[in-house]
Amino acid sequence: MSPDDHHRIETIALLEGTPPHVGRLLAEAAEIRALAAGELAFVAGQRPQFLHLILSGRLALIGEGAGAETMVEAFGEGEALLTPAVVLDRLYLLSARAMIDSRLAAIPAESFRALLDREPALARAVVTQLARHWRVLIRQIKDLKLRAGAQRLASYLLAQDRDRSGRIYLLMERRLLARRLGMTPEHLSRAFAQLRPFGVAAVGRAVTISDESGLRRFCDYDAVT
Amino acid sequence: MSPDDHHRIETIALLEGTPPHVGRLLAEAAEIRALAAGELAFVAGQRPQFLHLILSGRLALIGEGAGAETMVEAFGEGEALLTPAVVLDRLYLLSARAMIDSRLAAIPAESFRALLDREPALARAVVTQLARHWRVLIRQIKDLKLRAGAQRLASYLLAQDRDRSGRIYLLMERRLLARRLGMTPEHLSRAFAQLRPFGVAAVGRAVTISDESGLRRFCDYDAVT
DNA sequence: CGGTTGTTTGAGGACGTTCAAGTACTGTGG
DNA sequence: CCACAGTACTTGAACGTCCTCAAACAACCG
Repeated sequence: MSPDDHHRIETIALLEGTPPHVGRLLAEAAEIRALAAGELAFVAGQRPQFLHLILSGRLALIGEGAGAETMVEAFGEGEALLTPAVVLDRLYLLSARAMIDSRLAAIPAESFRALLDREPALARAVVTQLARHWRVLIRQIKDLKLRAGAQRLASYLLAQDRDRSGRIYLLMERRLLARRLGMTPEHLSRAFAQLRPFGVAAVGRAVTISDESGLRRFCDYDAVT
Repeated sequence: MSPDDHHRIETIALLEGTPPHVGRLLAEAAEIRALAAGELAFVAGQRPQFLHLILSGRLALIGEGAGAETMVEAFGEGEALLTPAVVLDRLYLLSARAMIDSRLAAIPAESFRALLDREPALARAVVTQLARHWRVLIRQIKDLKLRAGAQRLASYLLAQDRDRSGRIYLLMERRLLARRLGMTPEHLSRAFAQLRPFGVAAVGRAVTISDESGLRRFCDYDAVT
């Protein structure tokens, strides 16, 4: 492993607040996996062999069932993939697929669990990370149950980061975004059309919103993070 | 507080594996709240003042938005309510309503967070609890995105506990179950009708399944917990 | 027993999917 | 640089699922 990778693992967001030797131990136990876009890091039903940390790139968590496939959430640099399955030593409920070329640090599951028991600061850091992700999932469940498709799209757009000029760059192709939002690509296309009256203009992956407060009202946006 | 309540807090499932003094400290900091059926423990948008542990009874987590209301999940004796909001000190995303008369132990949020930083075993126990709940939410998201209403009902029924004779007792009225499953009460009624060919017979809150393997196939049941 | 609340059934409509075709991208080799 | 293939996105029509509204029915509680 390169010193650069070593450093990236030690300073990963998950470990914020932990003493330096925790990162060092994890980095020593880790091996690096490079994934090309489209490759799987693991698949649902497997027993977790590693805790995967994303060093660079972006991965989608994919759920399968009833003959279809959906995307639950996407994670980028600095995030850990499916800590719960690793912590509990249970079968994965989801698969992970690289959306773009990515590099992962794979920490043997057993080592991670052992360290979790031994290092209070690590356990504390994992609590924070799980709590954050928990709230992301809750928001998604609320969206799916309470909002119609176009409202979910509006909600999603309003939550995205903007550049200086207020433009949003979509982090994934629309086919995948559709599945993240719980609809078909066809319906997503129509949902974008529904948002045009609020000044939502999409050119490729760039999206602009001119009537933001109108859009907020349209989807009953909840800004709480 | 009664010695009985004290004991119940100390032996609550969340604290499994923690040394005795953790339970004692939490019990000393806690106050008891009795809720009548229908009363709210807290509401979405509030800043968490307490971590609530359910000593007895059952509470539903309610999400509001877009002019409607839904039930995300229900929790019973021994469970903690919305640990993530308390841990992160963020506004609640959900409200909690007592489904039946219930008793809660309310631990001041600040005390809980302090203890979480100080007691490694508590942090470790919270990791386990959050990880378990995380997987419950993932299953729900997969259900909502991948399965139709009747399939979600089938899936839900197959996951419920049975008594010796294989009967299921629904833990809530159907109106609420409908919202848990992401549908209207009317649709739930029709979903039960759709499951009759698989021998799903409902009498009041008792449900029997005669063709379990057929039902499993119908909803592509995933038994992984 | 009547009032209240919860559940079922029916009819009509809105939302979302499927299937199919057409249109824009994107990258490759000539 | 263009032609081309392959892929993604859009649009349209038909269908299915699910919701709304309304009414009948059942269960529960004073």
